[in-house]
Amino acid sequence: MHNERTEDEWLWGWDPTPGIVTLWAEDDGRVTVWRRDPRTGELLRETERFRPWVVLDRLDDLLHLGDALCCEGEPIANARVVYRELDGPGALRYLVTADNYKTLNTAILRGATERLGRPVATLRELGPDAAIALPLDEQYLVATGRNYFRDLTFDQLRRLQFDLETTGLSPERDRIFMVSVRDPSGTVEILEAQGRGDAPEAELIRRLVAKIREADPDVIENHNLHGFDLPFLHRRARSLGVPLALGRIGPPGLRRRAARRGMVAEDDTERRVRFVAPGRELIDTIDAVRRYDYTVRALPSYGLKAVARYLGLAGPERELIRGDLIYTTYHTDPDRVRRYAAADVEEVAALSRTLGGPAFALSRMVPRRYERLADAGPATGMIDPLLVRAYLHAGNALPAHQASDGTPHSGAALHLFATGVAHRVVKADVASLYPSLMRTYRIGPARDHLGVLLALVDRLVEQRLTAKAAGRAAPSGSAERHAHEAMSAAIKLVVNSAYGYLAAGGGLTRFADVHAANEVTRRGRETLDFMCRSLAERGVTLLEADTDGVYFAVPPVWTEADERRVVADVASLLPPLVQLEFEGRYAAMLSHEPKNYALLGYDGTLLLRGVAFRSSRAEPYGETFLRHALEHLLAGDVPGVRAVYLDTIDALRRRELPTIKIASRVRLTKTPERYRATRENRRELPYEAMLGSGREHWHVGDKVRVYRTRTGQAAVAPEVDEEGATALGDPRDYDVPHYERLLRDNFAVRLQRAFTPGDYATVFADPDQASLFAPPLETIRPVLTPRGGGD
DNA sequence: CATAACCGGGG
DNA sequence: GTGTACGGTTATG
Repeated sequence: MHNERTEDEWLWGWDPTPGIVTLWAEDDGRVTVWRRDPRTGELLRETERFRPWVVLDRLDDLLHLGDALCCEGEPIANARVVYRELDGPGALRYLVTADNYKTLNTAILRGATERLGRPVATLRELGPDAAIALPLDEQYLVATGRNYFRDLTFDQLRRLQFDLETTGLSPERDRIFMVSVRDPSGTVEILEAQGRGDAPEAELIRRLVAKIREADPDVIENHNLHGFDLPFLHRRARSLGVPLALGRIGPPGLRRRAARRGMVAEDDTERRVRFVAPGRELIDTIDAVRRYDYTVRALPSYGLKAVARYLGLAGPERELIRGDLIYTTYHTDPDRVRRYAAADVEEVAALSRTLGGPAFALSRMVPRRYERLADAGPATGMIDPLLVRAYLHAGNALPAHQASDGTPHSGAALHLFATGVAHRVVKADVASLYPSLMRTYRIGPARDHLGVLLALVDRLVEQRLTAKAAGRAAPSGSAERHAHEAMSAAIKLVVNSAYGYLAAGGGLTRFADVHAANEVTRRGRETLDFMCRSLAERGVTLLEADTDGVYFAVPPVWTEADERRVVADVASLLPPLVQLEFEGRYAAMLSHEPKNYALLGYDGTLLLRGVAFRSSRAEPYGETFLRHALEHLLAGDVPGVRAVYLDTIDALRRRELPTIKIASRVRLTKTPERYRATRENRRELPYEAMLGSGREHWHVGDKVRVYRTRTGQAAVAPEVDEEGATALGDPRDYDVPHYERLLRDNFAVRLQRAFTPGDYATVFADPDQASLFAPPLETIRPVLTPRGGGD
């Protein structure tokens, strides 16, 4: 039906123009393209022309144009709008073009207004099944088959990072007093307001703008750029009357685009927007962090400092200042704030280079701007544009969205086979299960009669294997390896969302097909069940199976080679494209509930999964207890578990634990006024703690640590600095019996499944009431309890 | 007490 | 002239 070259063009586009780093398209079809020469790095600015286009489900709305409308191939001299009827059964079958998008838009809206007998002001009002109207830059990329970054490496981009230091979080109340800027060569400069008030702040913004224009970057980056720095800067510049000329063309001032993850637009509360600077790409590293954690699920927080530390990007001397203390610190120790601000932009640059690869790689495939691909979701953000381009390139009509026929969507399988403690645990899982099933059983959307989605998935998986192999062959740490790994990660993202694209409910995606999606999950459940049966037949003890992976325990005499062999045996029984892999092995596991377990690695590392074992609100002393108790439990040391429990109670009773360790972290969501209004009806611990500690003022969103005092009142725990010292001394007046109960009822219970009821009572018996008849701790063995059926 | 709505971050 | 999911928390009936 289609050949290899066609499929290549579906995936990569067809115009080889190298080095596009950004572009800006106007209504009249003029496009400014900025390219970097892949050899010299030199920046070229070119002006191109294209015909803006729309795909419609009918020509009716354009018939009023008379002679000014004509069919492609039979040109009429003064035709302003040209149409072409596309092949195939799709409902969206008229590709209409004009010299100017405004001409096209106005003509369609006029016709639609007449036809419907009501004013139609935007194409969007016609609904997604009457018109496909993309942003102009995407129209250009789809029409030309061009893509960003061909033949360019990530390091050839000119990237600049800037970070604002402000007196607070509110652009209405607060000001910018410092900006750190890292230019594309890596030099960091700290700009500061020379004094207080409007004039110095305005001058600071002017210097920032001048600095950016002089450095002339292709890309501007920061962490939470779109959520904080740009909106703050925009607001301050506007109220100070400073022109914000950050773009490369057009009048000063930032433009806006709609974006799901954007900020709330000023004029209305519904839509969300992000800023755009023509001629530059505005990249927020928080998007890359989210995308990374979406698969990895290991980040403690999405904050810059936490992520930089986690990824090993933070220097050993990294200056840290609590957010609310930055401005006050600036008065007493300005150099410290300068070091802090400099470290921020350095970390952003490193973070972007580490996690920004996938968006860069995607830009070479998907016909959208780099900055849009950085925050786009994979289904509607990447797969849909690829499908639209492929259909139009093939001259084929696109289907309308299909309303649900009421078929419910069925999900994955989840089995819990046993709870309690198991030893010698192995995890085996299928790499990219759903895409593999789609490929094996040729499951694609019914209305995709060109077979584009499956062809894309096939090509992407092949590309990924190539990229992975090339990455392994390249020297560790090299730019080449980095590029291949980024490509592999980007492809994984798209491939894994192919199923999500099928399953998207509510008519979100053009080719969504719940029947096909259900066939994928049915095959998935079948595959998982088959894997479990086959493993059990080979003598392992099944523990938990979820969607595409199985945890199981092996007999004591087995070696790692035996473990790998049993996985390979079962893998050989599966279809060739469905690849079961040996994912890891662990010394022990506590299986608590579905998706809730603790794993002890052979190297001693403890891995906790699920809400039962990690919660941001949990009191630190309880978390610490749980970790230590689990380490002893999984190492087979039951007396050690008891000792940790007794030590914790002892530390509580002796008040050796700092107050901060027993306090729980809460976020204040009501203003002082709002809380006082409802206080008589319902008392809430966090606010009572604030008032009780004499803190009458706070902002919504403030986070504090609160605890219960020995008199039963609520109090705010004193904040500690980085060294753990409190400024005013630590009262340690917490309610010991209360926190003993909490330890037993909230934390110790998470080890309940590890013991028989009698043994559990012994291990966590009250130290004051130890029974003479209890069995000695040394004889207690953790248990593993099978769960019949497994659901 | 259940379900819906909201948040994640930035100074 | 858009559109992740997910897991956790808080508001609301």
